[in-house]
Amino acid sequence: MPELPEVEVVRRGLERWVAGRTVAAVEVLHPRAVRRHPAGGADFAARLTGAVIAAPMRRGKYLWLPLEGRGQSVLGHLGMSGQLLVQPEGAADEKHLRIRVRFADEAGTELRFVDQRTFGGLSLHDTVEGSADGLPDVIAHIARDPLDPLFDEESYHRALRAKRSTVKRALLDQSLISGVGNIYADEALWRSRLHYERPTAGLARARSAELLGHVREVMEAALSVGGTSFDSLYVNVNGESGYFDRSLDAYGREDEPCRRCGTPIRRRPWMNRSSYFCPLCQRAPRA
DNA sequence: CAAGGCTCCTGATAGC
DNA sequence: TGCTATCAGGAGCCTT
Repeated sequence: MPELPEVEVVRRGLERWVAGRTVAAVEVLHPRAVRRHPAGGADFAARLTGAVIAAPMRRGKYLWLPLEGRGQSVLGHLGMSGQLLVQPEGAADEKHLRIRVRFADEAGTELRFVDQRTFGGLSLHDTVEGSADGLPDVIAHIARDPLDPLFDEESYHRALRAKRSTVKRALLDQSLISGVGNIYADEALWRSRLHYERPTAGLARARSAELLGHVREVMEAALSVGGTSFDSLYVNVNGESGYFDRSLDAYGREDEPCRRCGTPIRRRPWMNRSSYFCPLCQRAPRA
């Protein structure tokens, strides 16, 4: 599942292969892929045609392509299985190809949005007034992510402790901190020896800071590994956690020994998904 | 208003 | 072998 590190790898690929190019034509092949574009696929295609793509940006799991001089950006989210691929023109269509963007140059490549489960999509939005990086207005509520130099650590700690919730829910709350999904949440909690149901209100400032540090560490580690493979036309997205899955300590390791203490890792149903944790290192809070 | 639950989707896999 | 049930989960939207 693409979380912040995977999306950043995609952003870098787009920066290299798509920035500066002029859109010649757009094909929307599945309506769900543009469902966040209220005016529909035809409108999306028409408005994008002729635009020049500026430097791709990212916040959390969202990425966007500002359009030069238009006050609008193409917003993208990969959902669970979305891919943005730069493919040679004429290459066979992928089974789940949803949107194709052709360019008005001789580079011989096109941009494709491919998405099996259709949780992701592209859409076109006005940018927030005064935003230097073309932030789309519809994601103004998304918090800065922990790798953003402007991430405000102090207000994050304050907001976290003001929540009447539990720590993993807070990690996944994109209005509090963005870019963290189920995988990296479990990894950061394991590294911090924190149980996913620990109340946020009782979290000491030092523990909150430690957790944030581990979020950053695990994301940077994943990014360094994922960043090795996009040296081609493929804007590396495989919809999985890339090469980092072999480095995971908790996620997906049910019944395998904890790398710290050897206790079998457990999986618990949680919020229509799963939480993986070490029952010894990450003690449950008292009920 | 905040917190938590529901729902969208398709393919891989397990179980019978 | 072939069917059905389960699981993967981000985030908008709805209910409490």
